[in-house]
Amino acid sequence: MAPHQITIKDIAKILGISASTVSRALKDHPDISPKTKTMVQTFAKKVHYRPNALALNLRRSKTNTIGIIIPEMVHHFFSSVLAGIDKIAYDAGYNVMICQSNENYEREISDAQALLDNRVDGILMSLSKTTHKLDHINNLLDHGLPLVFFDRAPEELSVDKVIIDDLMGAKIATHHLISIGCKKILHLAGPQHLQIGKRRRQGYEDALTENGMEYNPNYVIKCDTMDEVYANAGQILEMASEIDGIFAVNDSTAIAAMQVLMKNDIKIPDHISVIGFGDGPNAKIAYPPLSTVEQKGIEMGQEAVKLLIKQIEENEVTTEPSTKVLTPVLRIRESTNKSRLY
Amino acid sequence: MAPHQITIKDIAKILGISASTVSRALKDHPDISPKTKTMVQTFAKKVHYRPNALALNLRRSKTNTIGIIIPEMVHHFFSSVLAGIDKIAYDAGYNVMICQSNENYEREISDAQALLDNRVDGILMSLSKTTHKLDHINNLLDHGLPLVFFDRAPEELSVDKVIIDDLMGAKIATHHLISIGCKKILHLAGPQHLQIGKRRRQGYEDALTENGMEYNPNYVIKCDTMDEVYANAGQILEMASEIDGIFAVNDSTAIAAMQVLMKNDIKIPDHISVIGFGDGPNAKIAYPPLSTVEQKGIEMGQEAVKLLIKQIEENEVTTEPSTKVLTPVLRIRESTNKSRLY
DNA sequence: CACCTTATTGCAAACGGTTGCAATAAGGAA
DNA sequence: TTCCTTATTGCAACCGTTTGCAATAAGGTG
Repeated sequence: MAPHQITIKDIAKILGISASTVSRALKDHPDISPKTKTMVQTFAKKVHYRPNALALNLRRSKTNTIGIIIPEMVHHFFSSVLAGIDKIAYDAGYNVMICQSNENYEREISDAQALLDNRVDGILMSLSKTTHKLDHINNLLDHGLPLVFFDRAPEELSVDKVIIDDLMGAKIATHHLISIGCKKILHLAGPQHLQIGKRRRQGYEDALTENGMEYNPNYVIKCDTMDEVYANAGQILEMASEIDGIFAVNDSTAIAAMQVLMKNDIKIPDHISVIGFGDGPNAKIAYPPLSTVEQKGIEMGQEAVKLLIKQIEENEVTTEPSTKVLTPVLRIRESTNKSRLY
Repeated sequence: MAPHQITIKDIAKILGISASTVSRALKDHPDISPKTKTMVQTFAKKVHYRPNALALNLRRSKTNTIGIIIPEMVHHFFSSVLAGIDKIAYDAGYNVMICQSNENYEREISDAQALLDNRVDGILMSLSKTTHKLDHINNLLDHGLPLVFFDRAPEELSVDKVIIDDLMGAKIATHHLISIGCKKILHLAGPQHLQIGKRRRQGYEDALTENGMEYNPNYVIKCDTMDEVYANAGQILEMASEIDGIFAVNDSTAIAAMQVLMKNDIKIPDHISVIGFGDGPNAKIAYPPLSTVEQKGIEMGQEAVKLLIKQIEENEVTTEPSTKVLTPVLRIRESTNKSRLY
């Protein structure tokens, strides 16, 4: 098996000097004589000496590792966040240790413990959907561990967080539909007991009233997955004749709605304009390509890790926790572009 | 800052006994008297003692961590592989340390070194597209580090690997087109200097000849991105009248082709059936939903990590490196289903 | 020549845990 | 009472590196 990685002690023994001298020589300590230094350094290079990170970590109680707890990896938004984190972290000399909670509260707890046990220098996390208590978070905080939340952050805790402005995003989307002339807009909404569903519906309502249009609860259907669209196809088709725009709580829902409408010979965007809310590259693939509000996953990851690194390196200076709010951007494609498609 | 995690030494001091006794009591060593044991154990529980993983790792030179080097995270296939790895690894008590090479050779080298420095117990990796030398791989091997490749494996090295049978996948796809009656099938091919492009084209050719059909090089167009499809739209449309099937080297190419055809009033699958090769969930989103050959990313991750854990735990028993070949599966949707769409 | 600097090196402790072996004390047998 | 077991505990070394401090030797000064 492993031909035993060479250590400082090995070098010391071979060169007939002490380990401390080797250690100092390797890092150019002024106390060491030039002769010894070059001797040690050239020898170390020759045998490909590499310090044992485990020993270093233990000594300094500093691992140069950032722990990440993420609900899901097979998800365009979250994997984008990971990519954003990774880039900045790598450039700053940190490794990342990633745990996937699988939207499972118990798993999230054990992940947090594992990262704590491994003495990561800080943690980035996004809460799982099933997390209903925050004891494990408070535990991390009690240990003084730097911690930054992204996307799904606990409202009641005063910690650093990076989130997106769902309300603004929904307003932007709805405004866009209005600006191209839509008068009756249907909203396919998410569950109203979740922040995300609530805020996006509220943004829709705000945009209407801001434009002097009436908010009609009958134009809000709870429907946020492709399957749910198929299940509610009848209801949607019934309304199709009276509406001229649809704002869906996410892209897959919007795409499913387009599929249903098109199969029934309703043209998009000619008869009805459709806009989604960005959960990935699906929008570009869709037919017609879907206008949507794009969540900048990469940017979110970058901002979060920057905050974390600041916490880690600016030790003790307990500044007030900051909340960074990212505003999503409108991407106009053919599903709301009445002039360009044909 | 951190209120200093409690250690075995702390417990020993407080309880007035030696650290070794505490250590043994905590792990139910038979030498320790029942009284001492319960005293130590209950006290440890009370103060939430947790062993310092760093110290353990150093002592045992075993980190219970698996290193992963992956070209890209924002990619459905690779993130699926990660998810597969994570599940098995977690159940087996391993953490994962993930590095993203970003398809960059230099970065891949530095990632490999970082994982080596951190003494991970083994490495799972998929080569970056720009990797042209294998010194860093051989370096890992020289250190006796367990190593398993997935998807993109070096052909010339005798190591464990888990790969996909591209040739078989392409054959399956082409066979399917033939089985539903296609007589003239166009192949939108990948670059022929890459394994993946070569094998998929070969599978297409094999399927034709196996069915007594003539292989015509004019029916192979090098074209493997959406943009390339748009650029070659003219050529594709010219051929559209003589062909009745398209096999594309990947899903996005197939989807772009469908878009181009549909805009020119060519019906799918009525006039032309289209099948892709699985790079993700796009196929379901497409209109019409795209038939494709699905690569099982999760399964690949699981198989790879199983091989790796076997290597790690079955120390020294240097069995022959094994290559596991996964066969992708056919997913039939409406783009090749002449009866169901309308 | 004795004494003080200064340059260079090594010793030993520390990070937090594990473990072989010695040490102690208590109990039993003769 | 004396010796031998046996049960229980502690000492010390170790994993690989860093670092405060002491130690040594060489050189300079009076």
